[in-house]
Amino acid sequence: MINDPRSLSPKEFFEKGHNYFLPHISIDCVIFGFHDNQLKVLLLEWKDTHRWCLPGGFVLKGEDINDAADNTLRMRTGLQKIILHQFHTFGDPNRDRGTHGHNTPPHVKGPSWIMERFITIGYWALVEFSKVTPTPDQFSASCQWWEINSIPTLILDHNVIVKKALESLRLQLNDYPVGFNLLPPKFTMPELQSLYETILGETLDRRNFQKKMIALDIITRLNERKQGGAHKAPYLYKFDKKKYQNALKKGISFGI
Amino acid sequence: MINDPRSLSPKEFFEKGHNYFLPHISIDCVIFGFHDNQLKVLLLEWKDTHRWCLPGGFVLKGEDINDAADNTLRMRTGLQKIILHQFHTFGDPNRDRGTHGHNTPPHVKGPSWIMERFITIGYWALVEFSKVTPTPDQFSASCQWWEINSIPTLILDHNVIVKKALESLRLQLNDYPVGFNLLPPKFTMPELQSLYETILGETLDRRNFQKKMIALDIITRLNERKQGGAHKAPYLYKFDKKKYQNALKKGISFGI
DNA sequence: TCTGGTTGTGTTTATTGTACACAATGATAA
DNA sequence: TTATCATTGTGTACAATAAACACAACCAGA
Repeated sequence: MINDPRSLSPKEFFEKGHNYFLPHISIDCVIFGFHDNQLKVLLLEWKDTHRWCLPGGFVLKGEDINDAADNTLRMRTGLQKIILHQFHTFGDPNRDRGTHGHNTPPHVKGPSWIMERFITIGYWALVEFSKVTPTPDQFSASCQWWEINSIPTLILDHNVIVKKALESLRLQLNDYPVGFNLLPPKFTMPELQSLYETILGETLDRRNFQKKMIALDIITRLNERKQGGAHKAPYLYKFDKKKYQNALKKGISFGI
Repeated sequence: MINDPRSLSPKEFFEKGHNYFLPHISIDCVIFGFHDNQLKVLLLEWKDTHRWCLPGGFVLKGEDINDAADNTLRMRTGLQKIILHQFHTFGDPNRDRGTHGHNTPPHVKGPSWIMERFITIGYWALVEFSKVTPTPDQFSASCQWWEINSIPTLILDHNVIVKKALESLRLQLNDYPVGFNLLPPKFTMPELQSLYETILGETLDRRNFQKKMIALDIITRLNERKQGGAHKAPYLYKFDKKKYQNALKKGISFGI
């Protein structure tokens, strides 16, 4: 019996990881946050090469792939019980040498299971920005939020994975009130609208947006206004889980 | 150099398949057809146990997973250049012993790579029923169409995979005119409506449906009626790819 | 030629989406 | 203290879309 294989030293991981993890299969997570009216993605910076990548991981031999994704999210953000959405599996045998040249992971000396071809299962998650503690893994120098439109060239096909995750998120936005996961418990209508506009990449009419959101009957206005802004203080709202459950039964559309 | 690993004898496949295929990874295809106003799925019947399963396959070590799925479709139906849609990856470590007990593949004597845990990547395809030549693989006694509501208990978690494929298909139906792939080049409006009703699992108003389909401006009515029916002969229509391309640029909604 | 089941077609109403303007607020600057 | 500015809060008229609905024509077979 050994300890958690996810605590192996880099050397042990490269030399013996194949004893604990499924070969050829990895997990990548696109973790979305919302801050300063911008949609952000959590990225890791590799040691040595200082190239950026998505937080990811591997699947233990007896582990559910969803649990492996949960683990990645928890280790990088400190968050638990966040809904992860599996959106696509990437299986091009040349995804390790796309438009950006061949990618050799840092710290690898000699042959390793990690140098084999990998098929990666992509997940996205929506998290509350302020609750996240970005935490690098042992191969990374840093873990940081990047504004979605300013993401640098990433390793492998990770830029493609981010793009596909955003497309999937946009589609989901019409079927589920996913956006609410990105906001703090109390939020203003302009914040909510800004979130939708950022995800969809288009501007929306203020009054019609408000009407639509109120009509969904899944948020409640509080007798409280957001103080501290430079202008008229907007009302605060909260997402109402009970109302949401009721609305789901009736079959509502969240399309904007 | 060897010949096509997909032509290995069963014995060689079980004993040496791991030399050619990625371990722990499989492909399953839910192949939809439409006939006699019914939505059908192509299934294989295992030799020996006579249990039914989805057509599937494995991924060659240097092969794109999409190509592996294409290969499965081609081998079972004889069809090429059909769009396959990857919809979900199933990674429960216990998917080989779900509600239906543990599943041992037929013909396996002694240990084999095939007895390990598998993560399977699910694809669906829409094919023209009349063009398909159902072709069993070497492990199967038969290959047949099953009406979607009469599918028997399948091996592993294959019933779950079919269910999820249908859900995915229903969602896609609102975004793309997928239904047309299921029909022959010339079809009648009642046939098209019946197809939509079958996929969606609900009845639709005849006049409103026709209006909607005509308004999409992607089908053309021919100066020809379908003969041979017992009643008033309905007009024939054809799907117009040029019009479809134009409509796509304008951004149309196919929702019913 | 009569009958039964089916196809072809248009209008009315209800619902939903879109466009749009002005008064109130609160901080800041004059 | 007052004026200014950017922002919030709110309702109505119009357009587009979706939903409900009925009758005449047709064809095969009795």
